[in-house]
Amino acid sequence: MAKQRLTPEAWITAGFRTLTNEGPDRLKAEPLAKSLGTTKGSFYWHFKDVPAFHLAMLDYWEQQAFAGIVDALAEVENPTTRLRMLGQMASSHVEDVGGVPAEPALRAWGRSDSNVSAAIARVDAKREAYLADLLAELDVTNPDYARVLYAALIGLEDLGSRDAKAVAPPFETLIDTILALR
Amino acid sequence: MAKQRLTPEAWITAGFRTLTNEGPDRLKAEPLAKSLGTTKGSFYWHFKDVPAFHLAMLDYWEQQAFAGIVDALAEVENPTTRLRMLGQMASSHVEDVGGVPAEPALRAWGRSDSNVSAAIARVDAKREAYLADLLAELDVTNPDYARVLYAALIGLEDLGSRDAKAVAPPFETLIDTILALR
DNA sequence: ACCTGTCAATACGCTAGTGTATGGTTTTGC
DNA sequence: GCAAAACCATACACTAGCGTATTGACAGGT
Repeated sequence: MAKQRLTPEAWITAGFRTLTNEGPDRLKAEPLAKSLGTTKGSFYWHFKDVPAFHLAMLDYWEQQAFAGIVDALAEVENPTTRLRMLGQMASSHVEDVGGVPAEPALRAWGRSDSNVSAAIARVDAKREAYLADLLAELDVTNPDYARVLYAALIGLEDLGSRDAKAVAPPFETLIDTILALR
Repeated sequence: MAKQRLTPEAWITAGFRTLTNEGPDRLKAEPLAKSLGTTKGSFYWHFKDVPAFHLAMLDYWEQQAFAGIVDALAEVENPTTRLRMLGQMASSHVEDVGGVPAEPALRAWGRSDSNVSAAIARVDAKREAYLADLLAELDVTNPDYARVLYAALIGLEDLGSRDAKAVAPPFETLIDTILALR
């Protein structure tokens, strides 16, 4: 927040902070400018208009959202540990943007903006497919499991962000249960 | 939408329609009036102001949200079928308000309104406790399962409302898996 | 038939935010 | 060191929505 010149990235991360702390209807030029200690003169220099800024946020997120998980897991050999780490990652906020867990708020935003919704759908499809592959390596081939595991992560994050509920332990329990089936 | 006098309920159900179709930032007096073919003169007759209207929506929802599930399941004797029916209910929208599946949109709204968030937290706690009891009847005592089952329902509904994905089958599979553990 | 209370329309002033235009500062390349 | 480019501040006209106040319509009870 020091008094210095801003980059598009600074606006975008401020956008994610605002999104998670105050919701999507505060994703406007003047409020954001205030939160950065500047004026909208800067905003309209870096972005054509407010919708363009929203698209920039989405681009930024969509790049990170999938790579974040996969890169972090790439070096782990054992597929079982890779699977277990997913729950840890969801709760430890590997994919934070601007120091804030962006994903639940972004999912909420998606319910009222079709561009956001489309970006989420793309990321969801990739992540679910990744999960299905991972499970297949472990001889769990029913695709319902990928879907329900992913859904559980989403739901746990939602529950956890309202109240300080734990995310990882129930997910661990679920994985144990599924793996025990084999 | 016929030209007749309105009740508070008519405004509230219109509110839920608007909430799920256009998001919480359209929950304002003038847009709602337009959607009902009237003017805000009516709105401000029935409600003190916009926040009061929001509270009325919440009251309405909170009454239905828990009773809806429990009442529908009360007459089912067998706890296993009761458990299985939960998945069906989530996808068949037992708890719709105004002909529209209100819950995912309301959860999204909760991220930017603390009153909404508090109402959701209350309902979640009751439903999770109900689920835990149900599982206990089936000798599943680890409370992680109630949490993760509930989270899966939330996540599945979220995934399903974006894309036309199925909610019930993956949930069924999950239940089978948990019950198979005993 | 009319009065009374209930509900709706309209007009008003106000605020928060938009996007543009124009001018003022810093940097940076040479 | 200085022109040019990059960046920020301010002022402007405009719009959407708020909440109030006043008036209008219309049904039911007597």
